[in-house]
Amino acid sequence: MKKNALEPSARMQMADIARLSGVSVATVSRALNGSNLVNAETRQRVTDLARSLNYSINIGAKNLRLKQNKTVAVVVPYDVGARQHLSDPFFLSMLGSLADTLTERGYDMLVSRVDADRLDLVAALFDSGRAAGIILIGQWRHHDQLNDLARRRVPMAVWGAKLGQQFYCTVGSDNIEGGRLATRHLIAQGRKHIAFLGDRNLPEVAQRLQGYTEALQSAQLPQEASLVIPADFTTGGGERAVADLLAKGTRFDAIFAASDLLAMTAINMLRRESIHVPHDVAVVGYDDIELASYVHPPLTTVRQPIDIAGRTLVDMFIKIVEGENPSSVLLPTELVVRGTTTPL
Amino acid sequence: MKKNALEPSARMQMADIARLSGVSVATVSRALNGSNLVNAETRQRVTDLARSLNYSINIGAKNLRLKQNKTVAVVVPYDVGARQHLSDPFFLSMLGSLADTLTERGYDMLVSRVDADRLDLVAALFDSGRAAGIILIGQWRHHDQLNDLARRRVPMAVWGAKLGQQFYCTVGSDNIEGGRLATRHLIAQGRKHIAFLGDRNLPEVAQRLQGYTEALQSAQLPQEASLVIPADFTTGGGERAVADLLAKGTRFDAIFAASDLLAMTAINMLRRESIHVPHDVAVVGYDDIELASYVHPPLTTVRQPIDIAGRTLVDMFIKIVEGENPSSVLLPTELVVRGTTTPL
DNA sequence: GCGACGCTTGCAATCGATTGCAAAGCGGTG
DNA sequence: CACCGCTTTGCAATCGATTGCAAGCGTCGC
Repeated sequence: MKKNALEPSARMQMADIARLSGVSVATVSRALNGSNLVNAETRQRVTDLARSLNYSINIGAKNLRLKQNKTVAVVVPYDVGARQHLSDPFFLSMLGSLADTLTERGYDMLVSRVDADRLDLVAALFDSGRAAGIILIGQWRHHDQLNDLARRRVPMAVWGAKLGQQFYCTVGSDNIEGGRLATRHLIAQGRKHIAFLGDRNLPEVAQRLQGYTEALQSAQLPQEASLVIPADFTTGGGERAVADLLAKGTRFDAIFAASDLLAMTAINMLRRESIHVPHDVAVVGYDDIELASYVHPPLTTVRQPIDIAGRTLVDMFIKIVEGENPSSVLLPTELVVRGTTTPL
Repeated sequence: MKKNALEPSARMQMADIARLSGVSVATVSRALNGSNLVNAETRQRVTDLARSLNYSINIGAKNLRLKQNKTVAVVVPYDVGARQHLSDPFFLSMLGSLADTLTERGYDMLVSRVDADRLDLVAALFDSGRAAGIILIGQWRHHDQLNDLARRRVPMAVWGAKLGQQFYCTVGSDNIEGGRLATRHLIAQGRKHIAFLGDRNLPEVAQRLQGYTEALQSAQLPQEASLVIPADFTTGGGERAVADLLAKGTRFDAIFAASDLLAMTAINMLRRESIHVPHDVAVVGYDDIELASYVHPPLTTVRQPIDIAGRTLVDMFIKIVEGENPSSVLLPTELVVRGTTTPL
């Protein structure tokens, strides 16, 4: 059991710079941090040497000493026991947007996937000092767990729906209004039997459904229970939902899907059944992912401004870490009319 | 300048657990690490206490002491001065795949965006001890900088093309073969004027172009220079490229695009010009992103197995960190024929 | 000539963990 | 009763940085 010899890992450290420039580590530290407690000439010499040796100060040690941390854990929960891969373009774009903004603000981004049923685990990211706090993408059905985290004073910003009795801060689009917009649009085009596809256990989807219901009511249209179809966000969710719908035999002339991915897969299934979109069935999605405008027909959808969302989440998070107490943000929502809806 | 009072940050630490359970920190440390140098009953008491207090050991301090690190920096370079957002679905899916695999392997994933022209900066992620090494998505046109990094012994696995004189390890699809497959398929369908869309400055694209050229040659077809159109991976790249192509007036009856995103946006432009796909112009993409099969017509494309790619990159990376010297991996490539190609 | 003062610098404690080594406690033995 | 061996525990050094405090040195005024 000889000592593992392969640790050449000649990582420079402050002591090396100190020795090579003939000063103490204290001076090197001060020089590199631009303190004016060191002679300008010395400072220059030290920084030059450090740069030329590709020296980069050890963040771990620095953080330990300063008890600070410029890392944010971005958590994307995955649902159900069967591991679901991270694939919804909307979440991925959100990740991209967060990455860009965090980088701009000087934070590192730690991406972590956590079982949605063990959200308490995300607290460990904070408790262990790995991250200064957490940005969570999607509250799923775990409102209570999130409240627990908030009560444990874990700095946290969440993408999702604004709910009652909420001790954590959210950023989200105005889902109710979004649902109303989409449904009103379909009604205005003369559609009378509008199906809703989505998992109403998720707060955001529930709110979209509420908007849908309200729009039907104000148009004095009946809400048919058989037209509300459960559909999850996983691949193939849209196909299954449309198959269910067709199997039921209920008449429908429009679909409002709770996400673009759902809408696209639904359209795919409709096409396979030779049902024409938008003529026979109009479709509205939700999210406005980048590809929505590239598919054919281009997808009519409710836009969630992902770039603004990322920026808002990060700014909110930073405020929270700095001890402020921002309130939840509802982003404006907007209907983007493209090719999958047309007057009847 | 009073001391900032708002640091309630009552983060538990080992000393607290020690005090509360009446032992020394040394014993707590051993207990939590399951050492059998502590009495089983003591160990149980300590672990129970720690758990009940939500104590989570400080990773920073542990890493410092043990000089270890279970964090991998995943770097997605962004190109050009004008900040380009992280949006290509292929890169994002790769990120998702890496996240899943790294989590499985017990690593944390730090996502970092870096100016593609300052790739030397990624070394800082390693030098500063922030990460045990680097997984880079896309080598862009910076083969030499990557070689420099490798020579500086920065543990690194790269998604990209396998090139000559390469001191770093890559995982990538067989781009030349992919290019051949796509082009041969188009030729087999009777297409004679096949345009190529892509940025040949990128090694991967250059190899796909090489495959394209080879396929044309073996079919004894001329390669027309005016059919090779530069197109970047940014949004709108496909539109611009097709516009260029049409402006030139060169006849073409097929397009081989270096990415699915490029193919989709190209198709979009063709449609706007009332050019029918696949009848007038057949299109083949590259990547096989998830949405490729949901668009209409579903996209014929060359599949890069993203899930395997992520797994392979991570496994390669781990080997490198552990001192092994794996060789680059070429993943098999496969043509997926769907609706955008049809015999002439 | 001596103390004061300013400018630089270094010593040493500290952050929160790990671990080699010494020592305490205890039962058994000669 | 002294000694031994085994189990269990604690002391203290260590990882790589930061920073309060004090000391060294040169200059200046009285």
